[in-house]
Amino acid sequence: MSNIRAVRGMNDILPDETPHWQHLEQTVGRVLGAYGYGEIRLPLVESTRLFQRSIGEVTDIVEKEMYSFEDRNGDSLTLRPEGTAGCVRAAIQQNLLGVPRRLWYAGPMFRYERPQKGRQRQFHQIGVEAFGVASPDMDAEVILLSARIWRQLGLAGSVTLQLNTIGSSAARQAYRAALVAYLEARRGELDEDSQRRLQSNPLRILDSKNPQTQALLDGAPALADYLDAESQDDFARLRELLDAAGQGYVVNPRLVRGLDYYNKTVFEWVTDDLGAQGTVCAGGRYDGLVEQLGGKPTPAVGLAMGMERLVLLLLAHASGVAERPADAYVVAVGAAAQREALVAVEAVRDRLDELVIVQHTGAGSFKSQMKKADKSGARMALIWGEDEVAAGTVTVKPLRDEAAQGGDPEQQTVPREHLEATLVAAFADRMG
RNA sequence: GUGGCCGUAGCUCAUCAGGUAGAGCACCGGAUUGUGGCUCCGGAGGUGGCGGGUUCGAGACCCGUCGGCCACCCCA
Repeated sequence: MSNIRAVRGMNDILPDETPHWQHLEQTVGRVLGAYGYGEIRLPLVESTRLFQRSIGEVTDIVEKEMYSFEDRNGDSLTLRPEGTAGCVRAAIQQNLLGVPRRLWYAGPMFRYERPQKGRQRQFHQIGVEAFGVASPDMDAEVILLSARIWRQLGLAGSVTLQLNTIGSSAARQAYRAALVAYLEARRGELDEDSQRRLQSNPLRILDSKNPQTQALLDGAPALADYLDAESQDDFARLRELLDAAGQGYVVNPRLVRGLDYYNKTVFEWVTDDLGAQGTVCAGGRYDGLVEQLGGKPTPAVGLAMGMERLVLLLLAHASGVAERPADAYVVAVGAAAQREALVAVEAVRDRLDELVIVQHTGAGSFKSQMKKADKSGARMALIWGEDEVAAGTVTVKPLRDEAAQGGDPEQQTVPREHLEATLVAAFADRMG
């Protein structure tokens, strides 16, 4: 096929999936609103420098996954690979850091990766960022609000919370040196990927999927032994708060995050239902990032949820969100009938705008129009033919009520001006 | 970037020692000149992803390429 296709890894989201997306968006928006978070809408494109400085120069994202290009001025721009950097940039630029500030956003992100289940090149995240509070009660809030979202989505049973602290930057550096020394001495036992990471990002070796590497790490120095006192205290306090709130979690000492800006608390919500891409939401504290990007020192904590992965979970659990079928289908045969029907239905829409009324358009015999009416899933057909036009009436025929199932449709022909009242009666269960 | 599997009608899939394709569902029409769903009858729809090669002949074999899925990697 020489037809133009969607770019690899950038998918269309079709009408039979969008109800799940809307359900997700509405649920998240409602919960975040209830915690006092305000929505911020950010550009998809930022200066390339912003991501280089925040995510980290040697991360895979910056080194090989960004969609970067020069605009007509020769400035290097990048389609955002994640949301935090842009949100911090906006918070600094728009002076949003003066008070504790709770923000959220949703939208597409772009990374040049090999597509796979739960991973695409254009994907969507919902991000939550809380600025200005250094204490772990803010960490707890962010975690608890995400847990509430899973509950409201009916996903609480399929995700678990993994928790860790990676300490201060200084503590991490000391640990990093110890880890590298240990692994360097056993370099031959490391798999190829981990040997490479020994140079680029040694901490990432901790969450290697290679069993041999994991076994080797059993004898390695532990990050916990290198933590600074403040990080230890904060982590203990966070655990105390989560315990008090009845929020379960698993401490995973080998949980680290891929982006450079994290410190102290890190966490991931993971599932076993999605194959290899099991992280459905992840976040942590990033106290140094605002200052690093030129703002005044401001502690912060945030998270990002992967919307595709959440929708996959929703689909896996077949939670009953369905495409809404039509309420009524308009059958009209002949030019005069089509005109009458159009005008009458427009009048009905003026008053009953919550009804889904699908008008038959184009040609079609009476029979074929009735077939379309049936296929539409509509509860009833509104029929205009020669007789109705001549008499100034409309025939209302139930298509799938109990009565209709029995093969004895009790259709009724009513004066046109009674159509609205007839519909109100028929859809009484729907009307407020 | 690496690897495995896969690419035949709108969808799900067949067929065959290599001799230029078929079913189900969906779609359209008819049986029922204005009444859907069930049933029956009929119809339309494929340059077999694309490009090369082997062969008298390839959808079937080989190579390349593009695309899909899954995994590595990465991460949401």
